[in-house]
Amino acid sequence: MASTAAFAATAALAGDPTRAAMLLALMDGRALTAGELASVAGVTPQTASGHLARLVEAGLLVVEAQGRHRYHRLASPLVARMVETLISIAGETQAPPVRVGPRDAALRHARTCYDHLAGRVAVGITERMVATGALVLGDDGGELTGSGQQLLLRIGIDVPAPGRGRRAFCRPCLDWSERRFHLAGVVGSALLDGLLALGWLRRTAGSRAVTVTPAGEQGVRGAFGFDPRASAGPETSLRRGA
Amino acid sequence: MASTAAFAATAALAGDPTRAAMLLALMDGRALTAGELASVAGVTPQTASGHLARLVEAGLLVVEAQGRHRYHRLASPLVARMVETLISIAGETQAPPVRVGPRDAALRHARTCYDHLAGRVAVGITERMVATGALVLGDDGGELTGSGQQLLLRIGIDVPAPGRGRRAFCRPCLDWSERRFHLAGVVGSALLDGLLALGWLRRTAGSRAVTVTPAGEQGVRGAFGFDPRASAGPETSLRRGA
DNA sequence: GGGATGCTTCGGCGCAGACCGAAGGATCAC
DNA sequence: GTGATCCTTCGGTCTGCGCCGAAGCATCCC
Repeated sequence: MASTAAFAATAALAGDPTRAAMLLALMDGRALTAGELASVAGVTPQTASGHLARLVEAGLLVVEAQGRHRYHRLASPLVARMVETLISIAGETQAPPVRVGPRDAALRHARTCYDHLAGRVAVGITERMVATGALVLGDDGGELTGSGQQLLLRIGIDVPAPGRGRRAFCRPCLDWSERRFHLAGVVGSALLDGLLALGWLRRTAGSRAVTVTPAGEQGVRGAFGFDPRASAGPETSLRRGA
Repeated sequence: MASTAAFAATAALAGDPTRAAMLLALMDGRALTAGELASVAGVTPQTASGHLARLVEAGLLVVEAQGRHRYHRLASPLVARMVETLISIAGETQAPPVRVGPRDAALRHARTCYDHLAGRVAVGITERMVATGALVLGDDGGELTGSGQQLLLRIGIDVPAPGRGRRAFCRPCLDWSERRFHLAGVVGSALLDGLLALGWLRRTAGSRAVTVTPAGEQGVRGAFGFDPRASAGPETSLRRGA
């Protein structure tokens, strides 16, 4: 085998609770300082420092020094995808360990997932786009149709051409809270950026949660035919995913 | 957060070298007995038993008792996908740790990857299909075109209709040895099954390696315009993927 | 029935590694 | 320069867990 050892080492890195907390904290795509990550993970700076060094050395994170701060972020979308997959599996298999709190409620409603939008709002928009033929989704592959492209262009979101590049253009991403799919890849990323630029969504400080502005409620309803407030509905309960 | 603990626990499960060896051994989709897995991982049966119990309890494996044997296999394609992703990252980031041997050479040439074909032959076929318009691949999403469907039908492989089902229909899977994409999902699975049924490929005992039969060399060349023997060429060297 | 095989549970050993306190650069503000 | 932050390295402690030997069930064969 090429290397069971390398495989195990990589998984083990993500398998420590402290490092796991760090990886999850970086899932919104931002870069955080070593101190912030220490705080997020609930350990002292010197402990965090050791963990971060290992994550960087293994290529899961990249670090950029800026003055006396050292900013860490996920090394690549591939790493984000690994984290996503692990979240899916963990959610899939574990019984709900603790009661969900109000903070979780906000996250379930709308949040960033690395570089795209996740949560009920994201799932709702995605499913409406599929229903109206703006989007074709298999389970792991997808395509933005001509009408979809026009739909986005109409609200001022210009999606770059597919191209043969190495970056995923359009793909579904399993939503850990909804167990249904939302939109990721280049299209998903452009969508999030666009909605933020339009002022329809606003990031919240210190959290991956995203709030829908009043303008956003109206805009999303008009453009996608989906009411973001409707997403306060009952829990979905799809047990077995993909 | 939903559960850092569950996330870390799942990753930690895959992070132990012994369990990692077991997961990798199950990646060809077959079910193996506890004893076989103990042997693969190089531990005593009682040690293996403990590990397997934990993997089953976490939902990564499912077990089926048959007489005095207990057959274990991956619980779902989602788990296989997690393993794939980890393999990609491990290969991506680690410097090649040891010299590759002849056993690796066979694996690099053609092997099964859970339920589909991987290795140079798989990558070659996939890329030829893309070049001839039988297949459209983004980076994470894909589509089998009408001409692709006909191509497969012509050699006797009937791909089930896409459908809206939860199973991935057609998607690229990053090949750990080639760092390029091969075909996975329903189409990839149907392709592997078809080529085995045609007698073009043959599984080897005790390994994920697959050999191309003489009939297979001719058939693949004729059907896909790709010469499996040509894949003994120089190493590819794509450094940074996705 | 008796014996072989496959797997599990129990108990104890030993090591990897996660943690923190203390101390040592590096960079910024003044 | 002095002092304050931010981060790292070093040393030492301690827990968690991976491992095996021994023993106990279950299943199959004869």
